[in-house]
Amino acid sequence: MAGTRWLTADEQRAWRAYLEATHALLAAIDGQLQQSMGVPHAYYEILVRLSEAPDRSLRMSQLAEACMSSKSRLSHAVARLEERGWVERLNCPSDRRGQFARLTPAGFAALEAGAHGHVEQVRNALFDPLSPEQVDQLAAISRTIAAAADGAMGEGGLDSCCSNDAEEA
Amino acid sequence: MAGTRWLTADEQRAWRAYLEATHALLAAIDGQLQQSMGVPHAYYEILVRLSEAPDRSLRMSQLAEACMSSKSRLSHAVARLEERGWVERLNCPSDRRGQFARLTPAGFAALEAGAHGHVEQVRNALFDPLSPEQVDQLAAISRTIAAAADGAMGEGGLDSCCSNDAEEA
DNA sequence: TGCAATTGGTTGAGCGTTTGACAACTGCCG
DNA sequence: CGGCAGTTGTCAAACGCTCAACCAATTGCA
Repeated sequence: MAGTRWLTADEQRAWRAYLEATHALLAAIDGQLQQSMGVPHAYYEILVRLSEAPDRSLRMSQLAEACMSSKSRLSHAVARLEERGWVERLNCPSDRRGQFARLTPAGFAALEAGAHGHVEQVRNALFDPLSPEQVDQLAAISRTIAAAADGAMGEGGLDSCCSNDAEEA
Repeated sequence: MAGTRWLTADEQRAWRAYLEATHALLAAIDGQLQQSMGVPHAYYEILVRLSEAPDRSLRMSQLAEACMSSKSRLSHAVARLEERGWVERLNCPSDRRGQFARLTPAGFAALEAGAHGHVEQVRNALFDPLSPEQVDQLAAISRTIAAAADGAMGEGGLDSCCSNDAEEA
């Protein structure tokens, strides 16, 4: 109890600034995509990942991991995108339980059309305000945070009540 | 539209690293709070803001702004915290349509109990992995992004403050 | 005074996400 | 072959959020 190291005033400010900036940034990104393509950012991510994959298709599990999404969430999202005709599901020939999600030509066209505005928004909200050094710094900081989060999954600090390790694939 | 400046490879990597880090960080924070206090991070924020206010109470509007939340969202959230006995509503004497949200003693106690674990989590996931210089950098970067987002709200639309169209024509 | 416009806040319906349970299938071991 | 475990993906209910209407008090204006 007494061992809790509270945040310094600087850390407090940094943490809140980070929360506020992230909130504003993601809201701006999401709003722009919602308005121009009618989908949230998470859906856009799905299209991007598929567009970069060989044959523009991926197994559902790989896609879920690439999009930092749960399988359930991805399944719903793909269903939505399927309704729009932007994605289609294909059975996996080698493993009959598996499914591929594949970007349709219409989906690729929609992505191409929406990418311009999206990139513009990312520039306006993130890269243009920052100096090149800050971009480098942000990249390094982000990698560090992500690495720490990945590493911290199994180790737990005080009370790791859920001892589910072996999350590696 | 032909003038779209695409992201460089470095910018791509920085953007994706940022998205991944933010996702992991917020998920970790949210999960820890959900498990230890049974509320999402947005609700915790409400308790924190109230705890810092004079008389541990704030007008609903001010609280909404402090929490970067819509009035509707805040109203629902306060209703739930009220059910738990952590927050109570008070009529504003000077303006009879107004309401105060005030942290109850039970709410303050819950916050005190949960804060230790939360701070620990923020340290583990954010501050401990970063160097002091990086913390400063992150703060500066965050302030810049937030300022850019704020500034972008008013420009573009003259009378429409929320329809942020004005993308490539 | 009287009436419209604005502000402060609530409510309810609809939507998306999460969670836990479940079905389908593969692989392994006896 | 038969059963047990692990993997892949779907489904349904619960929860939080957004949107649009709504009520009530206040302000502005004639």
